[in-house]
Amino acid sequence: MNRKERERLFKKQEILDAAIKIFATKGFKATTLDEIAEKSEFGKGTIYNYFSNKEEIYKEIIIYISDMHKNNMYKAEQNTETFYDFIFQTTKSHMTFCLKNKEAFLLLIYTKMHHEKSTTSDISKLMDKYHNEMTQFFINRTKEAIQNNEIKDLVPEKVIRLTRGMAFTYVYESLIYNELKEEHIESDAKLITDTLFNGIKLK
Amino acid sequence: MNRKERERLFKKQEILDAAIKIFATKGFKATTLDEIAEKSEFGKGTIYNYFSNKEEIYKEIIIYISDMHKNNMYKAEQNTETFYDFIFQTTKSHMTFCLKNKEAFLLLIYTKMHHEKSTTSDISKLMDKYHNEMTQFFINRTKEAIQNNEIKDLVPEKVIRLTRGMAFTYVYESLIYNELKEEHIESDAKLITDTLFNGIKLK
Amino acid sequence: MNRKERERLFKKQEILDAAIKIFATKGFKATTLDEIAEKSEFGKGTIYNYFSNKEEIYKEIIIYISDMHKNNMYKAEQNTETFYDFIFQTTKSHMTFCLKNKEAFLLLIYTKMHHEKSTTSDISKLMDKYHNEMTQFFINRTKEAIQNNEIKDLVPEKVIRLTRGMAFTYVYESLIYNELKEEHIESDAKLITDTLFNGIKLK
Amino acid sequence: MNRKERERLFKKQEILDAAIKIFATKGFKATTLDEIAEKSEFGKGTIYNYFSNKEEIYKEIIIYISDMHKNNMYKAEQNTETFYDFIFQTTKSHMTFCLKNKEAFLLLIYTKMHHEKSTTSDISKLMDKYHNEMTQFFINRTKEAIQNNEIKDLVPEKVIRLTRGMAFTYVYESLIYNELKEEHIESDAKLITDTLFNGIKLK
DNA sequence: CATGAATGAGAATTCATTCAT
DNA sequence: CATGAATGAATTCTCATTCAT
Repeated sequence: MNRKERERLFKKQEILDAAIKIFATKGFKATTLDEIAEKSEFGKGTIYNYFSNKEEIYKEIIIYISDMHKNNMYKAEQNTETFYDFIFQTTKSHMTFCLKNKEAFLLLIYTKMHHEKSTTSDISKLMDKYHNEMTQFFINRTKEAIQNNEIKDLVPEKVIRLTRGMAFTYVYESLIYNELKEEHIESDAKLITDTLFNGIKLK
Repeated sequence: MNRKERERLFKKQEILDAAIKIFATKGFKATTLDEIAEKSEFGKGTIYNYFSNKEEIYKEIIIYISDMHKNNMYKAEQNTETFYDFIFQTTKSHMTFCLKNKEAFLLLIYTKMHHEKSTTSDISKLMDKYHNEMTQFFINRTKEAIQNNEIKDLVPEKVIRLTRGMAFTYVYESLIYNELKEEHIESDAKLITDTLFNGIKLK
Repeated sequence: MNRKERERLFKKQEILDAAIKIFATKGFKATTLDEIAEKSEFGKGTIYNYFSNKEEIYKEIIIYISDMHKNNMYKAEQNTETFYDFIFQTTKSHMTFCLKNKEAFLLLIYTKMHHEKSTTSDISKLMDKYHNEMTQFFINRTKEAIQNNEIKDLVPEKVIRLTRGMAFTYVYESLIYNELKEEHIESDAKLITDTLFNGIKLK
Repeated sequence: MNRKERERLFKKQEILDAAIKIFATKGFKATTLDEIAEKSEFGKGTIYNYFSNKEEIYKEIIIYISDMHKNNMYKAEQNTETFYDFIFQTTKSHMTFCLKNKEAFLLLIYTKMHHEKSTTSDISKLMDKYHNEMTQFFINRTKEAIQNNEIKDLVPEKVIRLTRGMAFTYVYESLIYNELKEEHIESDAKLITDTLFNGIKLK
């Protein structure tokens, strides 16, 4: 990749970064290209030299974010031996990702909720693909855990949902109320993992 | 309330019912008054005899839904003695509410995510009020439960978040993938409650 | 057709009339909706209550004009016994049509020239249909004339082209230089017909 | 003219050649500089080193084409003694020109139709000048022919129009339907000339 | 000279809101 | 009250032109 190409990619990323923030705050429809242009400090026309339309920007963002998040999860899984550790590490990694990419995370949730609606089916497919990959990723480890007698013999899909729920909502509400701090991640991830494993009942 | 007033209220509710469905599917900005008019089977102009503008419709929906959900929760709490039962009943009630009011539930989540943004601060305040009341409602019972040694001595706010997370995400994903069936509510609510209390670890 | 429908049709025609003039003067691409709106004395948005887009306006105009012209030709043919009379009457009728619908005629020529290009294929098909019908209409009578020994045994398609050429260009240049006057139509049509039949050679 | 100047002229002509084709197909407004740049295989900016703007390109094309066509006509006239021969030779020459410069011819007609409109008056003047010269050129010979009793005593301008009409439309439709072949030019030109002189009536 | 990225004025289209009937 | 035609502000997208490299 030569200088020109690198510069182009860099500028494209600047537009994406600006767009992510606004899309996450207002949603697809309510975000205007004027805003994206202003925030990215480019002319309105310039944006069309990098993306063919508004939809295209959104799509690239979704690809970019979901890939990043996915890779984060895969990296977190490496070297985790027990299921407990797997949940702990991925939860921690997820929380760190969200702290560093607050808007990306909100956008991902928002899109998941509205993908079939405000935008074309292209994005719908991308989200489904990402969702299925993530689900499969968790299911595989859950099945192993059940076989290894690490956890009760529950329906894996349901375990995933419970886990995902705790982590996602925890992060979501923390972010919304600005309570997710780097120094708490370790302990909060532990709380989630422990609760999932041991429940909240006093023995 | 005389016949005239009753009729007026009835028509207003018909518009609200139509609007809820569309707002939930597409979000505030992407929903047009033409769609609401068509779905509610009124003329576009007629809607302005009942609501001063689009925003107003949205606001009234939020009030209507959050009140309905809140009342549902309060009713579910009555006559629950143990904390386990409290969680079980409210979860079950929440699930039933969601099953009966799919769009309302999705709209509530959507608004919570975007209230500060796509719409004015009026809605923001409504959502905050609803959120705080629900939080307080759960916190009170959680504190009691801790005092009664029903559950571990955890930060109540965090317990709420974990509980809410399990239930919300469980319901949300079930709804999205059309898996929430009335006959499963009892067992699914039990799974959530049990997991929250006892964890997933095989003893 | 009730009053509402009649009014709607009337207004639609007003927009079409305004649009014809501008399209004929500037062509499709160079004509703006602002201009159409101003000339038709409607708001820009109003036009979209009658036509789904600019293209649609153009299409309806083409249908309207070509139908009108076609009907004019068919009516002119009626009761013409000799081929000479047929040419004379249709030429006269064509000239009268052009004098009364200057813009319509120019638009028709313009579209014939550019139909495959600046606009979609819908219009292309409409123009082809119109062209083929007109060609067939003339060819039939030409063949008869040849069989009846009214004219030399020439290729009918070529005769059509020569006839069309004389009339079209005659009218076209007259219009452009504002020389087509109602009182000249009779004599000019006779000149064209006579020339076509007898040539310009002094015997 | 030195090498530098010759090269510059050569490149300019390459741009003009590319532009003619596109302008003829789409018209002035619908043709973009991007297309011209691509077809001429120059950068978009480079074009501005040769022409000050889009309009300028169009103007130079019109000058170039009309000059070429004019010269063609003048050359065809030379050594024609009778009026019949004059018409025959110029018609043949015109047809050959059109066959070799299909786009140029279409562009000329298109511009004649729209010169007052989509572009500035500069082009309008150029077209008028060209039109007047051509008209004068034909009128002179027509007047002579009348004086020499070669043809009937008709208004020269009208004779021109009839002649031009036959040839133009004949060529135009042949081009549009791809029927103008080099081997037919001789006989088709003869048909036109004969018809003009003798008419189509079977004696 | 050659280039193409950057730009913003301008055009098409959408839609909440008004208002006459 | 009920209606929907009329409206223009707001938005997306295009493209001629400029300019730094």
